[in-house]
Amino acid sequence: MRIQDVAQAAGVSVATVSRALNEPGKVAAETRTRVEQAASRLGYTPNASARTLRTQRSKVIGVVLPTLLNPVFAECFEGIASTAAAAGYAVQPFTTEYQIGRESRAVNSLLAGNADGVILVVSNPARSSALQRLVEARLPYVLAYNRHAKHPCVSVHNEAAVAELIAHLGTLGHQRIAMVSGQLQASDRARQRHRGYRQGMQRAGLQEMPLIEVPFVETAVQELASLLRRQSAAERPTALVSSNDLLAIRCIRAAHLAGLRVPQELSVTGFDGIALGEDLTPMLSTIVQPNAEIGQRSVELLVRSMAADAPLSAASSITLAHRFRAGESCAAARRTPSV
Amino acid sequence: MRIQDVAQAAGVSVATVSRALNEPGKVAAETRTRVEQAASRLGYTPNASARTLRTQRSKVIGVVLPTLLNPVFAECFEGIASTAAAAGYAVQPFTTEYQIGRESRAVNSLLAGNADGVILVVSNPARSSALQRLVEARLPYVLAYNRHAKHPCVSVHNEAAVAELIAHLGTLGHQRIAMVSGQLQASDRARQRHRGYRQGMQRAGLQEMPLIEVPFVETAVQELASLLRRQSAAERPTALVSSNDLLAIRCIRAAHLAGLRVPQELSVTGFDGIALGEDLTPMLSTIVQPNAEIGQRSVELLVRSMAADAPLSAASSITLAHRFRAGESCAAARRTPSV
DNA sequence: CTGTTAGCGCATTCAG
DNA sequence: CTGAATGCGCTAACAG
Repeated sequence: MRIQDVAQAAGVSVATVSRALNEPGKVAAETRTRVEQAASRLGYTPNASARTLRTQRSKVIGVVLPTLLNPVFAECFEGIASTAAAAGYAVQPFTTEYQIGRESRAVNSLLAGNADGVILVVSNPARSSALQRLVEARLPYVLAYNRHAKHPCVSVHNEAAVAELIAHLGTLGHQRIAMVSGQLQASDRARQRHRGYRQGMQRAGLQEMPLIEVPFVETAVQELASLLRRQSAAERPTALVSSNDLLAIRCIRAAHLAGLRVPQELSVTGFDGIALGEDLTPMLSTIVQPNAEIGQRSVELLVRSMAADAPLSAASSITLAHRFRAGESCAAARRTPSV
Repeated sequence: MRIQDVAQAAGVSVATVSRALNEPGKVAAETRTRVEQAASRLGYTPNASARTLRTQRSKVIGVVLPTLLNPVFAECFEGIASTAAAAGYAVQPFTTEYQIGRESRAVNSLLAGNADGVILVVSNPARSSALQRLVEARLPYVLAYNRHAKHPCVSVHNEAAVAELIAHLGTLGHQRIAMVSGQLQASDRARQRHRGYRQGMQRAGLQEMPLIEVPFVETAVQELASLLRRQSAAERPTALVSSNDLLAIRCIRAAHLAGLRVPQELSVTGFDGIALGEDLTPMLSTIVQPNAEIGQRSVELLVRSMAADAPLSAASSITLAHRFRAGESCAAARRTPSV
């Protein structure tokens, strides 16, 4: 089913069909109707590749993100996909599983002319060679969740968010507050959030505790549980500040396995605000980021830049508001431990 | 960066470049090296649209599914994406949010020549007009999770799984077992699982309880909680069999809000086996389906059929094994209630 | 307002 | 083993 068939059926030229379908205003009403009817009767759908080849615009936005198994990114992706669809763009996702090599491969595919623009979540904007290639190719892009002075980013203020959270925990009487995180190396968010922890602890006049870095999610629960079991009540943290919600959920499980009640004996907080957290018992106490909106705003930025044919600069970066959801996994410290 | 530039740089014709890159065996070793070096030096990536237009194969697999916010589908999608990538295919997802209209729109986009094949999860295979159009267009496809005698499907045996579960609950002493489900109309899985419930209850000689149909996930928790609160201990179910894991999690929350302990006072089971369920407290008791494998097998089927250029029939359908994960949200009934 | 035509970048005959 | 030439389906000049 080609444009030619429609032209023949409607008794016009291919150019007229193309115009009738793409710029209806430029065609006589009667002709247009004839074309439209012929097209719909034949079930004609314009060939995307031919159109892309001709116009040099694919109407596709590439998306590079760590994984869709983490609801944070799934939520963001839905925001991207629906906003993109509304603007007439399809979306093509690539997951990196936090591996640098896969970032590059994804960008390669996207550079094959498949995408008009790219939204990406990378491990380290400062060092991503994939990002570098994107810049060199002058393909419009926006970073989501990442935060970097030289790139257009849509994110929240991670440091501030965690620092505020620490202050809040302080007012709840917590003094032994430990941070739990995935590999710092794999994520600039994790590093920023950890900086927020240090900052918050310092400001609250509390002594920093060693970072609990959990390398693999698969073994996280066991590791955390045995750590909690090993520690005496006096040395154990009274609050665990987790770098993300999925990890916070595992902290809660670990506490349970170690015989600690949450939040009575151990407070646990998350970061991300995944929807599921609200349906858990205890409801997750967490810093909520507007995940769908991060996706939406990224697309808006990208679409605007593609329309204006002007590259985005770091000046376009957007910092969205975060908020703390009290939840139920976090409570006042039971007694003031000696320092 | 076109093939022409590479040809010039390597001092050969475009045809030779094309061959050197796509059919290395058909080119002299020395020539090939020269081409490869020129290509990599210039950072050449073949234009996907041009190639697609020429070969009539996009190397893209379309994926139509309800939502990526439900980890079931996210897990399946990851299975699809990684298997597809290994076979040299990219993947293009469309979410329908369980709306028929969006199924059609997705298929339309895919029919625009963008996809060599499609994997889809539809509401109702028997009535999906989108599916119908796919068949008419002779575009290879596989249904995932759906189950229908006339289409190639990759799924588990939903009826049997729930029936077995009911039998198990029976041996645990449960008699008042109710099923909780999303809208039956929106999903054939839900209907099949409900049939399994009826079958299981009948076989166990238990009296069926009215289906608790929860139309909107947003209000599910409140609805379920008030239902549980309204019922006396004698009329309340002792076990809630949920049609999917996300709903089971909400049932647990609702029980908590209604002051019922899970599993002591109310057993709750799910269906899907999302990874997260294992990290919850109580760990979700659920029927595990191999979500990633459902995706993987769907791709394998599709790829094989595309290679053979032979359409898939219902005879290719695959039923994968499910299993029950005991978890912690399900326990023996406390006392035998009078019937 | 409509038709003719060129060419987007590539893979693939067909010659040599 | 390599090169020249064709056309995939479409849109955008340009002409009428």
